[in-house]
Formats: sequence, C-alpha cells, structure tokens
Amino acid sequence: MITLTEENYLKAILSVSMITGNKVSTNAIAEAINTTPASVSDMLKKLEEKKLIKYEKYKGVKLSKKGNSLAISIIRKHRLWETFLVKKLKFEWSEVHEIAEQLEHIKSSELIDRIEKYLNYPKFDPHGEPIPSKEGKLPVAKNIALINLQHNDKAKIMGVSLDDKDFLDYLTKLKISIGTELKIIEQIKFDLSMKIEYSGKIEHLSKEISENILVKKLN
Amino acid sequence: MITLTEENYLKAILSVSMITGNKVSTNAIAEAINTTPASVSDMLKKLEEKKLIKYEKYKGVKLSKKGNSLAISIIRKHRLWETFLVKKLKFEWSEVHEIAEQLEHIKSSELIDRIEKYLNYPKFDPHGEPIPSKEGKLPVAKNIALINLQHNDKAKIMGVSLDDKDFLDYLTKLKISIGTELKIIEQIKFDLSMKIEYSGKIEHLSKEISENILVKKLN
DNA sequence: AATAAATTTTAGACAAGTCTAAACTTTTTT
DNA sequence: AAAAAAGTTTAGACTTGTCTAAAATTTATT
Repeated sequence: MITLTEENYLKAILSVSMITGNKVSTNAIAEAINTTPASVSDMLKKLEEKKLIKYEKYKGVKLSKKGNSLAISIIRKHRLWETFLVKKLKFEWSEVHEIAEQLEHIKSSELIDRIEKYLNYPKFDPHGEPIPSKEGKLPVAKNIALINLQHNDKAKIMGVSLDDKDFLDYLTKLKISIGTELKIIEQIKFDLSMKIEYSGKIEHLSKEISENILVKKLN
Repeated sequence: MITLTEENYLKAILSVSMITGNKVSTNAIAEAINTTPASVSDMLKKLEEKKLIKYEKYKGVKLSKKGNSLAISIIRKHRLWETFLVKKLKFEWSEVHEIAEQLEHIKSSELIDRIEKYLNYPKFDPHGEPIPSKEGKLPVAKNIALINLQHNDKAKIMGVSLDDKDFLDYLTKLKISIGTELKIIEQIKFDLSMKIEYSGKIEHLSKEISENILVKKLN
C-alpha cells in the first residue's frame, strides 16, 4: 500500500526531474514540497525500500520503473480531474489546482477511466498539458495559444493563428518568429496582457497578440 | 483543521446515533469503524477538546452543534458523490460506496455545491436516502419502492404503486398492509426477489411484488 | 447488596511522518 | 590541495493515531 505522502514525494521527484532531466537532489525535493531536507532523506530511505526509487546516499535519486509509472498515473489523475472541473463544472482554470491535488489521490482506476471516458478521452488538459494514457504514454505536445500559458512557463513559438499583415509586421518588428523561445514573466489579470522574456529582452504583449501566437510548451 | 480520521469518527457517531437515537457508546463506535474501544476512548478525548462532541467518561457521547453540522456535511458529500457516480458515470449502485468514502473527504465546499448544481439539486440519492442541503436540512423522507432497499434495511409500508386486484389480494393474503414494518433478510441477486421479516414471520417476495410496494425507510 | 460480567479508560508501546541541531560528504573557492 | 561553503544524512524528539494489557467503572445477576 502506498500512502498519500509517498505519492506526493513520487510526484515531486517526477516533476523536478522533468525540469532538470537528471537525478534529483534532496534539496530540490524539499523545496518542491515545502519540507526540510532531513524529512526528505528519511522518506527517500522508505521509498528505496519499497523499490519505488533508485537512491544512493549523497548522490541523488531517480524513479524506478514502478515509481515512475505510479507518478505518471498520479499526473494522469490530476490532469483528468482538472479537465473535468473546468469543462463540466465550469471552474476557472486558476481555481482547480488545489482541488485536483486532493482528487488525484482517490484510489480507483475504474473511476479515473470513467472520468476519462465521460470527458471523451481528452489528450490535453485545458492548459495544454498532455494527459498520460492509461498505459502511461504521453501524447505529443500540441501547439497552444500563448495566452493560455502561465507565469514562469517556457515555450517555443511554432506558428500563428491569424494571417493579418499588421499583426505579422508587428511580430517582425519585435523580432518574434518561429523558433523563438520565451518565458512568461508576468500576467496582467485586468487586460490579459503579458510580459515575456526572449532573446535577452522583455516585451509586453496585449491579449490580441498573445491569443494569436501558437507555441509549444517547454519543460 | 479537522483530519480525515476525525471526520470518520464524527460520521460514525452520527450514524450510530441515528440508529439508536441516544448517546453513543464507545463499543458501538469501535464496531462501526472497525477499531478497538481503547482507540475510540483516545479519540473521544481529542474530539471533546475540539468541542466537536459532548463526552463524559463512561457515560457515552453525542455530537455538539459544530460536530453535528460537520458530520451532516460529510453525509451530504457522500450522497452527492454517490449520485454523481451512478447518474453521470454509470456505476452500479453497489460499486460506489467505497469510492464515495474517499470522495466525501475532499475539502472544498465550492466543489460539492457545483456537483449538486451539475446534478440539478437532487433531493435523494439513487438509493432513496435524503441528501442534506447546504444548510444541513434533510428533505422529508420520500416513499421508495421496496425493491430498492438493501440487506438489513428496515422500512414501513406507506402504499402501493399498482392498482391491480390480484396484486392487492395477494398482499392481503400475506397480511401486508399500510403501516406494516418489515426488515430485509435476504436479497437474491439472480431474480431480484427478497426475503422479508414482518409481524414475526418471514416471506419471500418476487421482484414483481417488491417493486410495487412503497415504503419509507426507517433507521 | 455483594459479586460477576460487561464496558470503558488508562498506561505504555509502536509506526508514520515531521522537525531541529549536529555530524558527515561533496563541491567550490582560494 | 587545504579550507570554506554547500548540501545531505543521522540522532533524537515530537505528534497523530493505533494497539494490547491492566485497571477502573458501570450494569446485570444472584
């Protein structure tokens, strides 16, 4: 039996390793789940015993096959529940994270499979994040509108959804083109405009611009 | 902050007191949640400190106003989730209890209110149990078909839903009439027939009979 | 009313998960 | 390559919820 706490550790290890690509450090995990490095050390021993991670003292940690597939299944639940909350219950995207953090721990694979069916097998959640399949496979990342990203997200520009001369001229002037990588620095709730950083500079884009730029989310 | 365990104790105290009407004994709680009387004693002290129950050593326990409204809100969540699982996700009634036991502890009143709205404000769950309102009020018990009851349920006969001479004659012969109190002794899955006990005897009713007898569930 | 039986509580122990402070490794700096 | 800094682990303590065994209280029986 795997506990709620263990599930949260696995999820944290997966999400940190997705960002860095490498073995994960004790400190990074502690920061991710807001606890002390000492607590993390304690827990890593337990997870190692349960064969959920590969861990060598002082050397960092990575998920075992078993741990990985468990972590993926939690991500799957999280994203399906978020999709359900937004699509069916009409929550705002920004409200759902905390609730999904709880729902992702509900133990019933039948339940989450039925939610998936009820939502008609979505491939991406409303934020554009890919939803792992029952078998743990991630669909290939889809292009989403820049406006849908959130603070600190990184993305690469893949195209535009508006063929308008003024629009394209303006992008050219800003030196934004296909392949440009960027990061969201700030979002202004009032007018849905955003500040982005790219090629070493910061620009401010209006809603009209960002909703017509297609990007692929990066880790 | 109230823990999951505390919530389960409150729910157990409420459900035992609904059956007996009175103060609840340590042993009864222990039995309800499958633990030892010693553990219950320990927990009662904590709940008393949090003012969730009224407890005197050796004298039994009842819920405080605060504890009662918390327990009711858990029942509300449980029944709304069960309704959701059956009505929307097409689970069988018999499969949903365990999942709802988990879902009832999700902390978000906004979520459960939206589920309620999504289900169009049901007054009773698919089993005929009343769903408490947001304010904690229980709708007046509705008459349900006898066939919908479960093993060990007790009920009082309130009427019939079929005005057929042969049917009514048969009931008369069995000495079943309005006001008769009964208990479900056994349900035969194969043909949906059931054995009931009433007036000190046991009879076997077919599906055709039990689906046309209206009852009010008793505690 | 005294004794027996049943029920309930307390005492002491244990597991999970957390923490602080101290000790130990590894990495970085000089 | 030694010293300093950063990162990690261990030791020991604490909380929550649980348990068994023993003690205390209430209820039932004679």
